Amino acid sequence: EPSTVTSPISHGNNLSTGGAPWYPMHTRSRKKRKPYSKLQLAELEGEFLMNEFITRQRRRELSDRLNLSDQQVKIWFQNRRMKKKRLLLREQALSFF
Amino acid sequence: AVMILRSRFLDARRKRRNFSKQATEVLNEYFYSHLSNPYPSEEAKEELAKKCGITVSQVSNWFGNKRIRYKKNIGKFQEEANIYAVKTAVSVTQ
DNA sequence: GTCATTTATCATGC
DNA sequence: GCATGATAAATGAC
Repeated sequence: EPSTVTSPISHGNNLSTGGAPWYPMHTRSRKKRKPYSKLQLAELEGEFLMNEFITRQRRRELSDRLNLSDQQVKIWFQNRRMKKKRLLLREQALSFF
Repeated sequence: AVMILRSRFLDARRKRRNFSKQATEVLNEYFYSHLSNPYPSEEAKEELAKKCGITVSQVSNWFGNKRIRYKKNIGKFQEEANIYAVKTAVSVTQ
C-alpha cells in the first residue's frame, strides 16, 4: 500500500499582505505520516536494543517481516537515536534529584 | 518512587502545561516581528528560552507549531498578527 | 551518518 | 469542543 498522498498546495506569495512566503515548497508530494502499529514498534524497539545501528542485512529482513519499506526502517532507527539523545539530555537536566 | 517521577518526566506529553502569559507574549512578539523569516537562530532561541523561563527545545517546539498552524490558517491569526504588528510599530517609534 | 525541519497525531488544559 | 505543547513519521540540508 504505497500511500503517497498529494499535498501540492503551493501557497502563493502574499508578502504584501503580511503573509508567509517562507516555507520551502516541497515540489514533490510528501508521504502522509502514518503511525506504526504496536507490533511494529515492539519489534523495532527490540532490534534497537540489540544494536542501535542496524545492518543492511537485518534491516531488509526486518522491513520485510514488518511490512515496512527498507527506507522506513532506516529512518526509524535514525529518529530513534535522536530520541535517545533527547531523553539522555533530559535525564541530565533532571540529575539534580 | 523516584523512578515513577522520572518516567513521567521523560514523557513530557503527559504533563503538559501551558506557557505563562508573558512567555507567550514574548514568543509571539518575536514571531510576528520576524514574519518574513520566523526562524530564530540558536542564539536567539537561547535568549528567548531564558526570557520565557523554558528550554530551548520548548522554544523550537513552539515555533514549529506556530509556523505550521499559522500557514494552515492565516486568517485565524490575522487579529493576533495585527495586535503584535501594532506593538512592534509602537516600540519602533519610541 | 546527524540534525533542524515539516506534518499528522497524541495527550492534556480549560 | 478546540487550543496548545510534545511526540512520532518523513524530508532535506550537509
